[in-house]
Amino acid sequence: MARGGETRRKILDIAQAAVLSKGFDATSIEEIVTNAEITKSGFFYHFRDKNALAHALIERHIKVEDELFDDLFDRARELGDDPLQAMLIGLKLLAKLIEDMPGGHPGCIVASAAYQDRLFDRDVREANSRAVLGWRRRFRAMFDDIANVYPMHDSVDLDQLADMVSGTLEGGLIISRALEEPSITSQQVMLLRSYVKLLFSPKVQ
Amino acid sequence: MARGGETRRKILDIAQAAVLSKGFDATSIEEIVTNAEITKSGFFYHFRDKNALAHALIERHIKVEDELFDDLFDRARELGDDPLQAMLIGLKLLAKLIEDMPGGHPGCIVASAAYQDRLFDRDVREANSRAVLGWRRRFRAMFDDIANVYPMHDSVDLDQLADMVSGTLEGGLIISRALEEPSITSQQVMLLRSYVKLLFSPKVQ
DNA sequence: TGAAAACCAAACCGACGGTACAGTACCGCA
DNA sequence: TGCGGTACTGTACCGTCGGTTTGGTTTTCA
Repeated sequence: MARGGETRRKILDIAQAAVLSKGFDATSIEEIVTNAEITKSGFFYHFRDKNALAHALIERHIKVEDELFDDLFDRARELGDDPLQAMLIGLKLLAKLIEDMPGGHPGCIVASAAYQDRLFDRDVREANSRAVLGWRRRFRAMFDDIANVYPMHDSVDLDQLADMVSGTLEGGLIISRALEEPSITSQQVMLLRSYVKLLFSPKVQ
Repeated sequence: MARGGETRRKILDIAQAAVLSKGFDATSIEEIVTNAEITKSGFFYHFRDKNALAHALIERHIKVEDELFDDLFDRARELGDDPLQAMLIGLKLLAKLIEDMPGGHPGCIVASAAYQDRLFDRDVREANSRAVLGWRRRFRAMFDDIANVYPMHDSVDLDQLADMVSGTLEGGLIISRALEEPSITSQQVMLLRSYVKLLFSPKVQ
């Protein structure tokens, strides 16, 4: 029928939306196949079992988000000719991106998995962990560049600071979901930006 | 048999631990009653259905955490004779408290619910929202006191700043769970403390 | 044309939430 | 002393649903 993993992608799209709104366990295969207009057998042709789906979901999420961050901070680096400016512009772009999402940011699969991880096998948890470490490496490198140019006004560990970017996003998403106020996540990103500014900016204004 | 809601508390204790480690949906009633050494009938005597359990879980979580925060920031206010000092001390005490928890902080039911909320009825979601708003009010009041004494070095909304406290906690817990590194949450709280310091402190050191 | 890829149909089975109901042990109170 | 409410136990049962399997069918492409 369909060529080139088209059905597979459809399954992942539908599954992702469902998982983010209800949790992994509450998302049934039956529901996914109905929405994808295939049969249960079709699903199990593409995924060995439900764990394989979770794995694919996280793996794809990492890839998409990585590309998004690549693009976003590349643009930021072009706009600002200085590592600190680039970071500040990048965070602003990120906040704007989140803010402009219709219906708010859909949420993060990694967070979703973090609170349901006993459901998953080691592969899935390991993929989840890899995602977070990837973000740490990314932002750590950027903060290293900044710290090479600007002295810090408070002595903080740069790995921890890098984790704060992911943490602020994840935390913002939770508060945002709990209150059903989509704008909160981007506001929190802007607060993080304010911290980075105060931490590295040479002159306090 | 047991008087004074002893069994009820036992059910809640066991359910809480299970929900935090596996998610609500993956926690079966059968499992709870086995660990609590009661029968299924006993469970349904105390809770109309599983949703009632979720509700009670969140309600209790709010109460316990509120008392904990009350105690912690009361102590902080005694130790520092200034709203800013009190906040900084309070955050340090909080970080220490989290750090000293054996096996790391167990996690937050509110976050757990946030990513599985379609499972729950309106009551549960409303209780969850109330919890987050309660935290906002609490920290907002503290930041108001600070801002009345010290000018801010960056103009930020105090409600958003208050949300950042909860957000940093929740985000830290997620990163911490994903990486299985219990120390991360308290580190993130200390970073938030650093931000508060830079934001309000009269002299940058 | 034939094999591999992509999918359909149907059935299985165990788990889980929830119900119903009869019975029991304890406790305070009148 | 006994009455009634509280706090359960025990058992039996039901409907649903979800993951998984087996076996067969169509489609695609080399």
